[in-house]
Amino acid sequence: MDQKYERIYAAVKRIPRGRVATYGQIAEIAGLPRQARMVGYALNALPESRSLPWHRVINAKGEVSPRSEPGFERVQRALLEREGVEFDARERVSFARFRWRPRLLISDP
DNA sequence: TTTATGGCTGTCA
DNA sequence: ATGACAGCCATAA
Repeated sequence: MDQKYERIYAAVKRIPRGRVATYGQIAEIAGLPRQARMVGYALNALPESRSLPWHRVINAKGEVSPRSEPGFERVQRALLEREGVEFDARERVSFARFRWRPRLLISDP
């Protein structure tokens, strides 16, 4: 299972600056289709020392997912805006412009 | 062991 | 557009 987390982290690490990906997308790239939730757990359990671009992962609606920690949504948004990702009036990111589209999908062990 | 709960998603009303 | 529901599955209780 550390194996799974590693795959997820690896996938997240591939997201380019100024781009975003959805949980489902990351799950798929990590070779874990339909396990979007796992991505959430993996990121949640992520130690800060790993410094991954976790903020580039958002939900399918294009908004930053609300966490248990209040106000965190704001922080994540700030991090993205700092990279040039724009939010509309409804706190949503335009996938048409900022969604990451990887060429190759899964790299298998 | 069984239940409940999550930084979710796709489908259908 | 919004809301309910069923899958997915690691953790916590």
